[in-house]
Amino acid sequence: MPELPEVETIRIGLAKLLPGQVIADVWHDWQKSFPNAPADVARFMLGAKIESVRRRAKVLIIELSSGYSLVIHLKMTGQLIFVGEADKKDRESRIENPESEKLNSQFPIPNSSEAELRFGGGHPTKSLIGELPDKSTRVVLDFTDGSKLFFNDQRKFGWMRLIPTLEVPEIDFMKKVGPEPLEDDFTVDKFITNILRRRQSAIKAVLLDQTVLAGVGNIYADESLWAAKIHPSTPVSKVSKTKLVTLYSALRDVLNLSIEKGGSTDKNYVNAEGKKGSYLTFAQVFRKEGQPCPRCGHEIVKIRVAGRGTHICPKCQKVPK
DNA sequence: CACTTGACCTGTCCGC
DNA sequence: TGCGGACAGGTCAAGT
Repeated sequence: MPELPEVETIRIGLAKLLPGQVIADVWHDWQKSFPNAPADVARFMLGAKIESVRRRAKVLIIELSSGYSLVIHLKMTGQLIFVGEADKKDRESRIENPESEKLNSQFPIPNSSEAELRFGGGHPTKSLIGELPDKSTRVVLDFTDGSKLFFNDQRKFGWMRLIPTLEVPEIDFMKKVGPEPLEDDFTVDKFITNILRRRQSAIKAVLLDQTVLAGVGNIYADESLWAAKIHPSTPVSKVSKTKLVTLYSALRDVLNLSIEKGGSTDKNYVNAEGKKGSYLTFAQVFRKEGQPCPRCGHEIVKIRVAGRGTHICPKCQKVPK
């Protein structure tokens, strides 16, 4: 369930690793990837150099020197994992050294770049180490220096497409998606104007609408609504201006905090919680049902809003009358 | 047009 | 122990 902060964390990791890499081979076994263009894969990917890694909303854009870009949506369970030459040697030496392998099996510690790239990706309940490719691997890019980029996606909701770079802004998703909530020009006035386009909807449904603003998913909708003390079912028209201003700040704070954590706690995450997932360690309400509200101590409950599992403190977030 | 619900997937967890 | 079914959630298509 990568949302904006997770995708941004992955982008930061990939932006350090990929530019300059030259694609030597491409493997994929999944018709949703490159659905119409096996010939284009060869023509516009093989030998192409990676120029940059960008993000728009929850979409990653890997720009190639061929004039094409790989456009990737991880949806819920997608992962992008870079394995460099150094990583492979490190693993080989571990296998040759029984003592270190024993250590490894008790407490798997991937190298930091891999851990960072895993952050926010799917498989939140699984161990984060394993041989690649595995059965969820959909695409593998081989680079000329021997390193590889794996695109894994357990549930096949995600996609990776090869699109001419100049046409990327023209695809349906890019044309419809709303403003980036962390951009400087995303003012509180713009936020409120966009939100009010859907007066009758539940406020949570509006936050999740990618055409209203980009990048917010279930986790950060719940977290920001809790922070602003707004019940997620409240129709937009019944949320006061004051609360909307608070929500604007809360949303940006929560997104920024999460990006900050994503960039700094990756090793800790894998060490301590390889089987739990990290982006929840600093959540206040998301998946905390049954636990006390960090603000008032009342029990957090899980309800259903806009067809989504929704976590609230019923004392802090009153049902609208 | 505004808004809600279901489909796409597969792995996991819960109850019987 | 196995089995069925509910559930997880981002986005789009189809529904009301």
